[in-house]
Amino acid sequence: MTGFSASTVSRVLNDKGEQYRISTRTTKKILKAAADYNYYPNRIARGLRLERTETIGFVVPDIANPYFSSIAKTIEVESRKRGYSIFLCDSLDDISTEKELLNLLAGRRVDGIILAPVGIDSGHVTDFRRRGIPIIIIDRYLPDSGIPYVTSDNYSGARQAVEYIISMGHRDIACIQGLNGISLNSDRVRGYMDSLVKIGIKAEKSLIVGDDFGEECGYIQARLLLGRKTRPTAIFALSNLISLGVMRATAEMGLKIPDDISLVSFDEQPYSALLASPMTTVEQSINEIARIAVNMLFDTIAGGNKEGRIKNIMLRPSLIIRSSVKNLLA
Amino acid sequence: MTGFSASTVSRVLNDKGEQYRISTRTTKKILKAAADYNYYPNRIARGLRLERTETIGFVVPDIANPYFSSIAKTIEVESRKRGYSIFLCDSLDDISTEKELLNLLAGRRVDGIILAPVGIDSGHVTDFRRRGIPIIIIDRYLPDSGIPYVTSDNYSGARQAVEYIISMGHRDIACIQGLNGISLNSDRVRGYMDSLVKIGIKAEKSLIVGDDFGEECGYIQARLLLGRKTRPTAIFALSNLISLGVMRATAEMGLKIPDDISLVSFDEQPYSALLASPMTTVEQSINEIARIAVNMLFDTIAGGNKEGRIKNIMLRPSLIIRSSVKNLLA
DNA sequence: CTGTTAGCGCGTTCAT
DNA sequence: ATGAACGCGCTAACAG
Repeated sequence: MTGFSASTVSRVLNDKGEQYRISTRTTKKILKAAADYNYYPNRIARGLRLERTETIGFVVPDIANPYFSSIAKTIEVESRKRGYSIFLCDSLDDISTEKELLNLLAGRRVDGIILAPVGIDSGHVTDFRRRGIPIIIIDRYLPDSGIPYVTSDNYSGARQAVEYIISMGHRDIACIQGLNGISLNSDRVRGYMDSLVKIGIKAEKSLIVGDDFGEECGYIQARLLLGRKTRPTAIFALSNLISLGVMRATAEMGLKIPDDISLVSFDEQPYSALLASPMTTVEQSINEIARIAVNMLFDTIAGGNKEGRIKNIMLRPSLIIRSSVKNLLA
Repeated sequence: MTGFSASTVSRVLNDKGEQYRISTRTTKKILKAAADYNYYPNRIARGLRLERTETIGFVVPDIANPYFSSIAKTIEVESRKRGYSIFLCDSLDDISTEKELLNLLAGRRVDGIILAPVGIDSGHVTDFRRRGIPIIIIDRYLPDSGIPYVTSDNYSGARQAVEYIISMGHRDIACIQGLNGISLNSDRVRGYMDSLVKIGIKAEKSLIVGDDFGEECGYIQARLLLGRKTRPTAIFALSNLISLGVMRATAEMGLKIPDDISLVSFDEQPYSALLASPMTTVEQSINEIARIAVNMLFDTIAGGNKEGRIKNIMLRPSLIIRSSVKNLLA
């Protein structure tokens, strides 16, 4: 439209006018025409030519979980600042779907992937990594996979929670856990047990129950625990959904928190402070985790993070103390 | 690798072997090689050639809001069934960001867009539509824009809620609203007022307060309402966040729901049933909204929905009755 | 300071 | 039943 060649237009629109010493008059003409005709370059053609699409894949087990959607927001905003768009992929907590999604993203030639992996088995992820697409793992980590990760220090979070419960005079503390075997869960359980050992109590096996991070698990296990002859005085719930289940169970059984049973939960939520008994929670710095993961990914994409310079990061969570734990010493 | 030309491989991999009468032996060889070498076609090159990328854009004001992340999940899953991936875009509730995102998506040559628009002004959306990229609007609608939408029937939802409150004997019912001027809000307020008119009460202006869907708005307005000499007996909150704010205010003031004040809220949440006083809510069929929107979009992409065949859809929400409204007639 | 050429990987048309 | 040639829109290399 301007009479100039595509090359010249391309150079101007990519801010290389100066480098190629395009005349100011030409530059202005081209920029004006681009604005007038509302021209936006075809990113598909660009991606093909550059072998760089300026897109990243974000794979999560469940985007409807507020925990992951908060992370999604940070990742999207941070990525866009750099001109990147993100493909949202929900693995439905299913490992074969996750595998399929990784292949799909490879076919779409994403420049990198942020993955919150589903399970324990990481074979397909390490396999996948050989294709050369940078991956950063968040939330959980895959031991010995050599893939860089950013997570919370779940061990520390658990210790803070349980040591606080102990400091309030509790000794019979139950732990309702999630999916056994994954790093996130075992780190939390280890923190729970070590806190007890520290004051000379051996963690009783019968007090560690549950096998799923969902609400139903919390409900069922709470009913069982509270139905025992000698019931624990406190419950440590390893996820936001588990504690919802616990609260439903206690309400149904006519028990009050913290009068009849104390409760501390992993994962701060918008409603945590607003419950009948404002809940003491372990808050993870999810925005920080997301931000760091994105930065690590872009470093790797830029080539600044070659093989061998793997950096793993664990962020310390903090305990938000409210009034869901009864003080037995008072 | 197989010795066959790219053309033949392409035909086999796109299931056109039969059409081109490729021999069974060749087909098998190619499929085997593709599997062995873990070959996935370059979707970028494909998109360039076909002028169809099999991607759609999903633009929301805030992906961290569980309401939108639930919708995102359905859209992602439904799209993937058809081989499509979605670009997640967060407009940060900012209209100029929304505008910029639409241009970005156009540059990425998405085949269609699902948009939960930020505000009242829809000029940029109608402008954008002239580029020929199909758009479906959800959550809110843009009156007179001629763009097809799928939303809840907010008027009906409000009537159900308020008529229920009335049926429990309440007459002094306050309404804490969100962003004034958008269809979603005004429809709900209209439903509230009409319900009162129906029983011969003129809606009092002083009982309709608030200007934002956030938690802070609910908190402030609740404190003001409950601090009045003659306080209302019930509050109708027009969003999940507003009702969180109301609950925080009542807790701080030492008031009990429903004994001291009754409450009904828009938007069912996972915790709604688990609050100290399980909350009566208006539940929108968000999964259904998302599913219908996706289907409409794919119809349009497939060309089955030419100009003029615009179809707007409103889904009736349902009232989930729990125990946050006191029965004054008992 | 600007234009011409070539090629990214694919699917399609034409040719055989 | 299969291959060769072409072009989608872009940018980097080369040419002047």
